[in-house]
Amino acid sequence: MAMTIRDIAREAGVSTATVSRALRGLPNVDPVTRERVRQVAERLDYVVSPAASRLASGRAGSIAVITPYIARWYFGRVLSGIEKVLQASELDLLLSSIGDPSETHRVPPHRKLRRRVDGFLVISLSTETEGVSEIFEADLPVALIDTEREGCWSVGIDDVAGARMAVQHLINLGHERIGLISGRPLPTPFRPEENRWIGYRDALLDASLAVEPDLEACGHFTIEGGERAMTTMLARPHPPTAVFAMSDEMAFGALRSLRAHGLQPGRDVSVVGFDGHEMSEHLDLTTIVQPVEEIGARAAQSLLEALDHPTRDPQQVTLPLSMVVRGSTALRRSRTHDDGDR
Amino acid sequence: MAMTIRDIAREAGVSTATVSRALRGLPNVDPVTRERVRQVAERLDYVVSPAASRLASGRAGSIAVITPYIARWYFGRVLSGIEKVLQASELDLLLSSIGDPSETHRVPPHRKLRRRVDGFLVISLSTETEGVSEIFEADLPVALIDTEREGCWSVGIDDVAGARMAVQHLINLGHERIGLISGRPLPTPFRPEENRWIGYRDALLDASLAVEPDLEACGHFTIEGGERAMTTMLARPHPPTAVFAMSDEMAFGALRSLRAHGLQPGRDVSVVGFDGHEMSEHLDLTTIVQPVEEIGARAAQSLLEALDHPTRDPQQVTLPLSMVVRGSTALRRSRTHDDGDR
DNA sequence: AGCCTGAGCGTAAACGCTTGCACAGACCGA
DNA sequence: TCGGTCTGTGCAAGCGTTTACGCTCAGGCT
Repeated sequence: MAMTIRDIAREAGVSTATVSRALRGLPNVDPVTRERVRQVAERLDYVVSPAASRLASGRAGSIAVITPYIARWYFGRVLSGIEKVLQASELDLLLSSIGDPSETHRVPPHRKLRRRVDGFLVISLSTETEGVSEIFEADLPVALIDTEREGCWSVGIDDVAGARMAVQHLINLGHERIGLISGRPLPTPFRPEENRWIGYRDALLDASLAVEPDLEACGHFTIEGGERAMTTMLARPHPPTAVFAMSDEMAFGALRSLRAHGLQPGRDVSVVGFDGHEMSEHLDLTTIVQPVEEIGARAAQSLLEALDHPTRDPQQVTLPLSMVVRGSTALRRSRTHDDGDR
Repeated sequence: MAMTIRDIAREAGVSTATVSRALRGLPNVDPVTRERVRQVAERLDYVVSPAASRLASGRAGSIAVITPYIARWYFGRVLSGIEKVLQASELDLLLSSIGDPSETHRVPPHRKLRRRVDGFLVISLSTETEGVSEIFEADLPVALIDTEREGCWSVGIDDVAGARMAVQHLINLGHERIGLISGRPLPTPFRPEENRWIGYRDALLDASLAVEPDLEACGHFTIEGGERAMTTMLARPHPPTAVFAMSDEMAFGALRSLRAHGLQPGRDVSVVGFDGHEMSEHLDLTTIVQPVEEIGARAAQSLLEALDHPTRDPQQVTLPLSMVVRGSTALRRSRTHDDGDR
């Protein structure tokens, strides 16, 4: 049988209350006593029973991370940042993915998680998403990544500014017909998508350039989707001379589509991505880079802070973006783009 | 205050014992009673307190996933497969990454996880890894991914055969100096690496080809590492005409290195990767594809089975591999490789 | 009729902690 | 000297379940 707090108390010659206090570093324990208890616990290889501790204290001792995807690049990295911070804390990290709405028999997270977590960390999901919105009823601290909400902590980047920066770069290079590989129509509202769209539009409007439906195509945030989107745009009457893809992965697909059409990225059509995926360097893709792991880490820290100081007012953190210019973007060549290769 | 089982019992006019049995689907409950209890619980929006349940039953209600990395492609996908299966179960998924040994103050998982999980799922980690080996002392069911161990469930692929297949493909194309981008020297023993190395060696030996240290370079399983490894090999006196990279990501780096040297993958130097990374299609990389998500899912299923039927003998599952041939591999050109471009 | 079996249910004792409260003693200033 | 404050500690009542055990009652057997 495993050790219990009573064994430690007996061995150390104190009450279980003192053991509990000593081991958790609470005040009002004689340093000498505390050390003795620590030694005994160590010697007997004692660890508290989380179940008992949680039942008695009412704290769940864990936080839930809710994410739409696990396998995709961005989410994996954010998760990694979160895990690193939580690892150093006492809290367990419960992973829960929402998955595509298409997937059946997914249990909505708020049901599975009821009464078993002290707080939530939500990645990229709109607070109105089904299964997510119910989380706020629990009245537990929530840290949001890529979104904001009254009363919640949040961390993210300025997606509007990022998209603007990308598009402005293309404008500066002389491009006038600038395409967009977006994520819409999306099954669920997705903030970064919306904001990047706004940034794209605003940059064009500021430069008095056209914002046409024909310049936009959905890439579903996947490589394949990006490829299809680019292909679609190339097939239209007046293809863009440059495109902004809302994610690097979609941009990768776009690059591939261009090559498949005998077009050279940069020279024939400029492409800008968004994320700072490692691969973008290898594919010579100009991109807006965001500090992905740090976003996760900061969000986790925020949540820890919220847990430690329940009265503290939630803060919104916006992390800086930067642009890395590579070969996929170049000055627009004066000749109009010739679509004859199709 | 939240509902307790007593509230339900009172409301349904039965004892708490009956509520407990009814809600958990235990036998010896009148179907009528059970339904009534269910209705009441539903109406009052009751969910059991996991802490209390765990304390009373002695079951932790969660399983831990131990992985070296979260952000890397392979691990993210495996994790995703695991999560999908666990999602449908009653168990919580506790995520714990080991991280690079370089990282300080990482708490070894067996300490953090003591008494709080019912089983372990270990991804790619050697059972002798520090922090992992202690897991087996707990005498809980363990499902291993990419490794095997007496008494443990496991699922993986035949890495030896996969590597052999890759190298044999190169041999069939007429290559005789076949390089290897490996992971060694590794900080911790890593089974797939070892086995792929064996497969590489065996294929060469079978064909009476050279196995030289000069034909091998470490790529650390990263893109950058793969690039450096390829560059290193190209700089040696007799560079290979083909290389097998132990992971697609390292192969991506190799492709990049080749291009940087003015060499065309396939035509000048053939490259085979390993994994079936989505990007391999886009980079026209020949690769050995493994069913990554399924590996995770199967492992999770194994663990659930072990939990349900503690007496069942552990099984070892080996999932099939396939090779997708693309443009990065081609017949060896008759002229000897000319190294003059350096 | 008497006995046995099993289904359905209740009683109450755990499970292993945390924490409010009480209390003894030390120390202090008035 | 006497209250008062503070520190260190113990007592014991929970926390909300699960489950061993026992009871009742119906039905079937001899």
